[in-house]
Amino acid sequence: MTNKKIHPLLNILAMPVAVDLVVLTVRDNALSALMIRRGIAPYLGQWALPGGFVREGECLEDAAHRELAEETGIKRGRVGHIEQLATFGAPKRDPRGRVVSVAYIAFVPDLPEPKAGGDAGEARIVPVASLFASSAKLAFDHAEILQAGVERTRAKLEYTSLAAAFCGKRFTIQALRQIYEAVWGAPLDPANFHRKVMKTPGFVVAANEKTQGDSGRPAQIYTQGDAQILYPPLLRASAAKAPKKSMKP
Amino acid sequence: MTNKKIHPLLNILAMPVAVDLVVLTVRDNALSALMIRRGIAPYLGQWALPGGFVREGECLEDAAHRELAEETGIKRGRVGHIEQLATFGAPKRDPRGRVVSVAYIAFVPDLPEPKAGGDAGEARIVPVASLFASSAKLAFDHAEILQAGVERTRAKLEYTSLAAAFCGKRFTIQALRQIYEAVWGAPLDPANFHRKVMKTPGFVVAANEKTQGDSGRPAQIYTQGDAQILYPPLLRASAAKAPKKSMKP
DNA sequence: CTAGTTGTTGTCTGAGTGACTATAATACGC
DNA sequence: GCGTATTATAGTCACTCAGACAACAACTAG
Repeated sequence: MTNKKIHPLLNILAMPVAVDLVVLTVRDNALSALMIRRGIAPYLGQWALPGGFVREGECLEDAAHRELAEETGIKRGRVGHIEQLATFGAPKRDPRGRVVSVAYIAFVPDLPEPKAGGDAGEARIVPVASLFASSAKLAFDHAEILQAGVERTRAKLEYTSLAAAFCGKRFTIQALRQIYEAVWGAPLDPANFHRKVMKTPGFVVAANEKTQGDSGRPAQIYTQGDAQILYPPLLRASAAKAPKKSMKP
Repeated sequence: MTNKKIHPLLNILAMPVAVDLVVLTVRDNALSALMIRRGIAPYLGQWALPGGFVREGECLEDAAHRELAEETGIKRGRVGHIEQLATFGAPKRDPRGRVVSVAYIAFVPDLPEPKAGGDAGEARIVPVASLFASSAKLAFDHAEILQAGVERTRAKLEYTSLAAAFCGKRFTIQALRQIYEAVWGAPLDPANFHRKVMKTPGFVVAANEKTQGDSGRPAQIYTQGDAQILYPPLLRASAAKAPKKSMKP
């Protein structure tokens, strides 16, 4: 039994702490999340975020990496970026008892179908649009967590170089643009996007290579630069403005 | 004894969950944090963030409000804004045993000297600059938490209407500008700031009142608008650019 | 009444953005 | 090979916005 007694002030409430993961990727030009079908009660058979309980002597981020590997087979090296999202601690969020869950967001380049493992009955990559739209209820408060993760991601693309974490090591400007388009759900002008990325210092670095074999002119291949924060930021046009004048003489 | 048994899978580690608060205000044009001197071990006598343990049936944000009131006398109504910052869960962060702490940031309009209460030996408002600069070591990992809180605040001023949470209900543009100047630690041009705030929709709403009694022209008084996100954002000039031409014929 | 102080509006210039056009460099069908 | 489709990248133009600064407005202090 690992059920350790918590030694300080004896009337302090102790509770299990979990980590849950919003694992996002862009697949077929759609922002998608890695979901697992629960193999144990509660919510058996429903879709849920991968996650599990924090162990003794393990820090939160390590727990996140461990659960990701256990439940979906994604190793630490494949993760483009991981960061803490928020902590959810409503008293009744878990029917088994009081559990506080620390949610993380992870971004991974597109990957083959994940293999289930651990407590996961099945692992699948699902477009987030269908998760929001459909009536498919997620387990626990995972719909809320997922929503928060997606919104954070959309916002962070504007002022950080996070989008590169969705691409592999080497990528083209087009690939980067498709990340933005998928996450924001709106098309961007290729020419303007190219110019903007180029004049944001430290965003991307040209590699000594070009694409070949695709149709069209070969594209320069880039790697991620050292900038974490983009200045100036890549703002989404918030309000769709009416086109000025589309008539020509 | 409230030491409840956690009922699910018996070998899950349970631990106390704490909330810690980064309470920020602008006083004498300096961004300042509310600190307490610890009245109990560990770290007895050292400066720490206000905080305490989450109780049964209490959600995290409620715990934050309760601790703030208990330790410093700041009631819910006086808090301009509160939000979750991040969760800190390194295994050794508390010498008493494994404790996970959920940190919150709160913004309050300038207030009279707080009165200590609860476990707090003394409560004081301290400029964050002196907390960072000085050798005064804070208890636990609170220096790291404070740092994260201040950085989050600086960033959020750019693209949210948060600055208004530092002001009272009614405020002038100058007061708002002084918040920005204090948090960012850089002077802003009053004229340009005024114009920018005015043309950001929903940031402020003119009240039917002006200042009087101060020296200089009376200022229009405003209240906070309904915008949460500022578009376009109020960016800080990241790189100080050399002045173009300061010579005159 | 005058000087000083602060709030608010206006003007100018350079930089950035969106819409669009033009050119470059490849694959593919013939 | 040769044109054509396709994609990458460069350039143009009009507009907006931010920063520097000047100008004017409306009060207080003396």
